[in-house]
Formats: sequence, C-alpha cells, structure tokens
Amino acid sequence: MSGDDKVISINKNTGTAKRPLTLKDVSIASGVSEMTVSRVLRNRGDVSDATRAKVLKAAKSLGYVPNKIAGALASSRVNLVAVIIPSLSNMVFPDVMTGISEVLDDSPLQPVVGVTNYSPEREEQVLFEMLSWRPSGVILAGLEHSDASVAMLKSASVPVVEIMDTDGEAIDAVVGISHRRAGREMARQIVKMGYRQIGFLGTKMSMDHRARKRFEGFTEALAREGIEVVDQEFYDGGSSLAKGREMSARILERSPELDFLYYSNDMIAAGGLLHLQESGIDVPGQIGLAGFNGSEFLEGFSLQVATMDAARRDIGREAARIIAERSDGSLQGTGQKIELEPRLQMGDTLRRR
Amino acid sequence: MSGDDKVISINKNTGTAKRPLTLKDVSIASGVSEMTVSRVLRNRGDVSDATRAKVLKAAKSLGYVPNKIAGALASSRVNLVAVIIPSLSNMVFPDVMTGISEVLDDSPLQPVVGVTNYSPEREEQVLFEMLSWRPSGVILAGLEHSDASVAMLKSASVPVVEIMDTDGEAIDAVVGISHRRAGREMARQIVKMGYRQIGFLGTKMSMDHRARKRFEGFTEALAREGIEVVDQEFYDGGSSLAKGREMSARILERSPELDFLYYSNDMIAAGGLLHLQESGIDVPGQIGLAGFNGSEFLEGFSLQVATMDAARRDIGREAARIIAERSDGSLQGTGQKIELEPRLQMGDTLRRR
DNA sequence: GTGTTTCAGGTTACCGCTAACGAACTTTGC
DNA sequence: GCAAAGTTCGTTAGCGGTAACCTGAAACAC
Repeated sequence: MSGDDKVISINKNTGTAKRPLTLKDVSIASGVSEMTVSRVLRNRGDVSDATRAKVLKAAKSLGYVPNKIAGALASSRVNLVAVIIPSLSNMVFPDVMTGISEVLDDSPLQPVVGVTNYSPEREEQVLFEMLSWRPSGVILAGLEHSDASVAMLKSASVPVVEIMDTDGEAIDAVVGISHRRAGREMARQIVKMGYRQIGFLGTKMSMDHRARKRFEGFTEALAREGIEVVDQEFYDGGSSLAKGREMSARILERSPELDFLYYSNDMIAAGGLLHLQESGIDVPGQIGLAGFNGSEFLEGFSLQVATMDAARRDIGREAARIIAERSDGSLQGTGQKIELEPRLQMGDTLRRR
Repeated sequence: MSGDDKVISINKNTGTAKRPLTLKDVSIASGVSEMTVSRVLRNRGDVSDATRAKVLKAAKSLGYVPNKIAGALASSRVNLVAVIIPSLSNMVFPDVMTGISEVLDDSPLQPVVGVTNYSPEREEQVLFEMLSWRPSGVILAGLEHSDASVAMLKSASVPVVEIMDTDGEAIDAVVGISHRRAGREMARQIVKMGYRQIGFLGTKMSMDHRARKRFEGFTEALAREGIEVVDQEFYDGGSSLAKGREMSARILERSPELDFLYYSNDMIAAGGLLHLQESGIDVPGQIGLAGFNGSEFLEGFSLQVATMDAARRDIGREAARIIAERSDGSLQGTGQKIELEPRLQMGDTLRRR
C-alpha cells in the first residue's frame, strides 16, 4: 500500500483548496526542501536570492498560509499576549486596548482579548483557556484574583502584568494608578473648594475593587478634615446617562442639603449634570460635581465635568512595553512596577463661583 | 547517553514549574497512560470512574494546563472564531461582540478579535494572521474587502459570515441590515413629518461603506419626493459629542434655512442636540434631528433623539449561531443570508409639534 | 595543491497531543 | 463450559512545522 494515494487537488490561483496547503506543497512546487521554504518564509538562515524568489513565487501563487499551530508547537514560541479585562462596553478598556495595540504593532506579538464581566469565576475560566494556548505574556486588569488564578499565573512562568491598579500586592509586574490616592486627591480638592455636604454615587462595589479603593481613599481624606459623606447611592448593571439622572434625583430628594456629588465614573456624572441643569440647580454654585476617568465625551457638554484622568492609554502602552521587552530579552528581571499619575481635571463643576 | 537526563523539578501545589507540565507528567503521577489522561481531560471515550477520579486528582494537584497548541495540531480542530472588526471604540462593535459571546459561550468555540481601523490593508494583514491559526470560522464586518482578502477567505474553506451589511455580494453567509433601506426609511419619515430643508452630517465616507450606503438610500428616497439635501458637513477621526456640536454650528451658520439634520451616528447627533438646545433653537419644532444606531445612551438626554436601531446584538448572535451550527454539523450548506429589520425609533426629535 | 572557511541547503528528530486500532479482561448468553 | 460482546486501557503513527546538526560545493589562504 502506498502512502501517497491521498487525493490532492492543487489549485492555481483559483483558491478552491480541498485540502489545506502545507509546507510540502510549496516545497514541491518550488523544487526545494520544506526546510528551505520554512527559512524563506521566516527570513531566517542562509538562502540564496534565486531560491528565495522561487519559493516566494510558489507560495504566493498557491496562496499558502503558514500554519502557526504547527510552527508554535515546533518552536515553542507563541506570539500571543493574553489580555483579560472585565468589560468592553466600558469606555475605559477600549482605550487600554488602543495603547496595547500601539506598542504590540511594532513587535511580533499579537493581543488576544478575553472578557470576564467582573466575575472571578469567569476570570478563572478565561485565564485557563488563554494559558492553554501558552501565550508569551498575560496582561490582566486588577490585583484581585481567585487563588486558583494566582496559582495558574505563577506556575505559567510567563510575564504577567496586572494593570489599572497599584494598591495591593502584585503577582509580577504592575502598571496603573493608585485609586486610593485618586480618591484622596479628589476629596482634598472638593473640600478646598469649600464644599462640605458631600454625597457619593457609584456601583455596588463588591465587584469593582477600584471603585471601592477610590471610595476608601475619598472617605479617608474627608475624615482627616473632619468631614463625612452625607449620603450614598448605588446601582448595578452598566453605567448610563439615564442611571446617573435617576440616582441624582433620588439622592437629592433624600438629602436636599447636599452641595457636592462625587460619582464613580464619568458616564453617570454626566447624567447627573443633565439632571441638575434641567432641575434649575446652579452648577457648580449650588452643587458641585465630579466623576472619574477623564473620558473624552465629557467635552461635549455645556459644562465640563470635573474628573480625574486614569491614564488608560498610557497604562496599555506601558504594560505592552513590559511584555514586549521581556519577551525579546531586552528587559531583564520581573516585578516591574509603574505607577502613573492620575491627573485631576477641574473642569467647570468643581469651583464655587 | 540517556534521553532522560533533563532536570525535571516537579512541584506540588507550590506552582513554581521550571518546565511546563505535559500529559506525561500527569500520566506518571496517576499511573496510567497519556492516552487515558487525555481521554479523562476531554471527557471522551470509556474510562472507569475510579481512574477518572485518580487522573483528575493528579491533574489538579499538579496544576496541569493542557496545551491546546498540540491538541489542535493533532486533532486539526481549532475552537477559535476569528472576529474582524474596524474598531472597538465605536460603541457599535462592543454590542456585536456581546451578541457573539452570548452564543459562543454555549459552544466549545471562542472568539478572537482583530481590529482593522477601517484600513483594507490592515484587514488583509489581520486576516492572514488569523487564518494562520486555522480558526473554525470567520466573522468580519462589511462586504467590501481587498481581492487578496477575498481569495484567502475563499480558499480557507471555513465558514465565513460577513456582518452588518446586506447590500452587496457576499463571500459566504451574511447577517445584517440593509443600510440603503435604513437611509430610505429615515428619509421617508422625515419628509412625512413635514421637514423639507434637510442637511446631512457624517464621516468622510470613503472608508465607511455603510455610512455611504445609508446616505445613498437617503438621497435616493428624498429625490423620489423631489427633495435634495441642502447642505452637508463631514469630519474624520472618531465621533464625539464635541464634534457633533461643532459640525452642527458650522452647517447652520452656512445654511440657516435648514429644518432637519440627519447625522450618520448617534454620538454626533447627541452633540448636535446639545448645541441646538443651548442655541435656543426649538427642537423638533424649528429643527428636527435624527441619528443612527439606536444607542442606549441617547436615553439620558432631555429629548430622545430619533434614531434607527441597527440590531447589533442580534447581528452578533445570528452570525455566531451560523458559525457554531455549521461547525458542529447541525447546519448544512453555505451562503445563508439573514437580513434583519432596522427599527426606526421616532424619539422626540422627529415630529413637528 | 591541500587544508580551512563559508555558504546554501538537506536530514533527522522531535514539539505535545489525539485518531485509530488493538489487546486484555470482564460480563453475558445458552 | 466456551464463544461472543462489552468495557477499559495501551500502542503506534502521525498533525505541520522548526532546531540542531550535517553535507557538499565553492571560495579562500598559504
């Protein structure tokens, strides 16, 4: 029995392959060994210009697409970076992704995104899936992970960069801002501007550790001035302008004495702004406002809401840089820590006139 | 020379592997063959409950993570679906992704996202990269692709679903809405409500084929009523409220006679709304407005801007369903076409009072 | 002319896993 | 009691590439 009796229908240009092409097909078509084809396609090793041209021509005319699965297995190099984030619809992670892509585009690495929906169990699953592809690095949001997740990451022996947050203990490298500090700075500024009756509006914080840390920093700094948060309002589900409106209405009905509203993100802060304006409340004279994230879309409103830029793009860029440089060997060691500065933007809603 | 002289430091629980674990490690630890371990881990074939338990225990205690690269090569099954979209920061693709994930979560498949930034060359690159992982299916936005891209897709012999748009010729399956029709319906409704002096504001449309088709449908339907678009205003770069404001200001300065503004997306439409309201213009009495996408955040404004829902989630769901069912064999054949209904939402800005 | 490099390319042995087959042992039927 | 049919598990041979080594011919030195 011959081993060569498979039906092989090679197709020129027409592009209707029955059986996926392999290196062998290209090697036959160009009359050299598979190894030489491999060398040409990866620009590695010594190949004469003549054969190189021959091989490239054959590969192109066949429409050969290399099989990275096989390549990765053989070379045990996988040029993927796992990026694990809680959500895409968040307005913050697309920015982080942009930063990551900017850097990885100049490297052989490619990001692969996994979304956890703020669920630790889901994070564990996604992480397991991702690690089973043996990526060159992992970037993941936050410092809080299940024990199993931490164990997997530690034993995976790949560069790990935890992003967004620097308040806590990292597995390996970290890039982010201190949310506790962001909360403190905002609190100090609010008090400095003369506001005293302060309300807080945000997500139910059991899931969102960064919002919680901001809140902790916030109340801590207020406490130091002898001030307490007067009232709080929480929501769950996604952020929206409408939610910001409703929450603002509710908290003000309950606590009409409030003179400042601190929101856990810009979307609900903007909703709050719209509500206050329509209720004929003077912003920032009667009530001041602040959000968080430094979202670009705040620029569109009649008043620029005070906020704090979370340096999202930079976080993405730095995280990707660490992975890229560690994976090409230009950066040695582990455990790098990059703490970026949250930049306060006073806008128009954090000053009494 | 023995082949077994590699330094192997097995680590229980502590998770500080020197050498990544393989099936063999688990097989040794549990005293069965690699094949049996493989069967247990994939829930396939006959394994007694006793050995199953033994193997699972060993795998867990070692912290074994299977190597999908090797598995995929051996079984020539790769449970990845390539999803290729123009942008993440768009507010529309996150919704599509949500739909895709909803469906794929109930299947063994996993989405992998690639972003093209509306560039055909980049699309070609990303596609090549993705196909070299031999995915089980490809979902990509739009019907317009480079010749090389089309050739790759055709010869890849995997299910391909082009999404968002149904106006044109598909490579294989399509799921989307007719943007031409969406434009037409909006035009008819605008005229029906009595508006006559109509302006258009949108992206430079050389890149964005769907915006172009909407515009074509729009002008076509207007023409049938003997009406022409009075003035147009274009922008490039990302959409933002601020841009919507500026553009609206400019077009109204140039053409103060306008009584309706049709925007190519909801973000700039909302910006326009804010501008008009602050300029003391009566909306929709003096000037009417409409956007496109059915974005949720429109609900937060004092007036609900008229828009047309693009069924983004459903598009994602249906596309994923086609891939999933074709890949598990429950759906036969190729070239499925699903045209969804764009739903007009009149809101408050498309009625003269 | 002989020995040493250099260059261009081929050979061989895996990478870690799974499909396909087959063997040993147990159960069932009569 | 023995053959037929399960059940459970092991063996073998790749999947499509690449690392590492090897070979033959040409180029160079002296």
